Amino acid sequence: MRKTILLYALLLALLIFLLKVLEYKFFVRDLSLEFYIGVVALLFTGLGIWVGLKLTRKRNPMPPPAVGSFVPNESALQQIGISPREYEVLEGMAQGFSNQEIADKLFLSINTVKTHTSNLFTKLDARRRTQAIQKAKALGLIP
Amino acid sequence: MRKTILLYALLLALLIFLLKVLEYKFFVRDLSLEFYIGVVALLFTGLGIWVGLKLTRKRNPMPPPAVGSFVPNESALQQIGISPREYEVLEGMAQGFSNQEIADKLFLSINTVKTHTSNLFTKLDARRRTQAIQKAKALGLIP
DNA sequence: ATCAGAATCATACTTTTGGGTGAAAGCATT
DNA sequence: AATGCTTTCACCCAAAAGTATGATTCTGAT
Repeated sequence: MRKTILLYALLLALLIFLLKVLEYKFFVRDLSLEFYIGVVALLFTGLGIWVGLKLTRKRNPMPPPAVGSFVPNESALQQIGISPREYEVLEGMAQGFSNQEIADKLFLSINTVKTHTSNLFTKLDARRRTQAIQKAKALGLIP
Repeated sequence: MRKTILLYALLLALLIFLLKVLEYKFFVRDLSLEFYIGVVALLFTGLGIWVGLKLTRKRNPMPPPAVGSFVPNESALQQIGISPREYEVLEGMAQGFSNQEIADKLFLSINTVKTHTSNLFTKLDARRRTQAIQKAKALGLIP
């Protein structure tokens, strides 16, 4: 979060700096207003989308299993108390990804993924990821 | 979220204010450009966030799969060249056992199990046991 | 306003896995 | 007997996984 804001501030500063430089170097002031507004609008729309995504954690999920979608057993999920984010990690695990790969996919640090996996192991009463996968399958949590 | 946006606004205001101060110290220029940039940036950041949220709000699970009894795909097994012993190790892996546990079950040393797993990874083109399990399942080698 | 839960990340440490190499013994088949 | 395949085991090293603990931030509910 702090990082995000810092990055935002940095980008903003950079943008304004660039505009300033352009302004001083080429005197493009006359035809500039609409141009500036356009550029700034575009940039900040993109930035806003990025920030929105970052903030609301609605990231792109794992690559889907090739055939036939699957309906997880919601009641079992809730009974065990597996959170949405944990479930995403579980999916990655079951698809054979390493913690690092899952972290990359979900835009997390590997430490966070480890935390999620640890919690999953506790909730699923497993000691290894393979065991967790096996149990999750048995419970109809994953395909 | 609210705090974040407020912070953005604050940072933006601060930045522009600083720019203004700097500007006044050297050249006295037209004020409107930065003002416009600020306004447009804010507006479009908000817009971007809104769009981002709009775009990521979607949920659409689909129909359930079918389940059947399992018969290992012998032809695939032979094609890949998985030996009987390797298959036993694969089964143990898929059931969530550690190498040590598999070794105990099959009365082997852990080293032997490791050799088998290594060979399995090569044959299944996998880097992790979870991946091997996933691939073996996809090939109909295991349930 | 407080409080519980998610979710995020870190650091330090231990255990398990995985990769590479080598090698011995048993077995079928040629 | 020589060949090839399987099975067995060892050792070393590196990478990944797992454990424990603590902390921060944000959200939703009370």
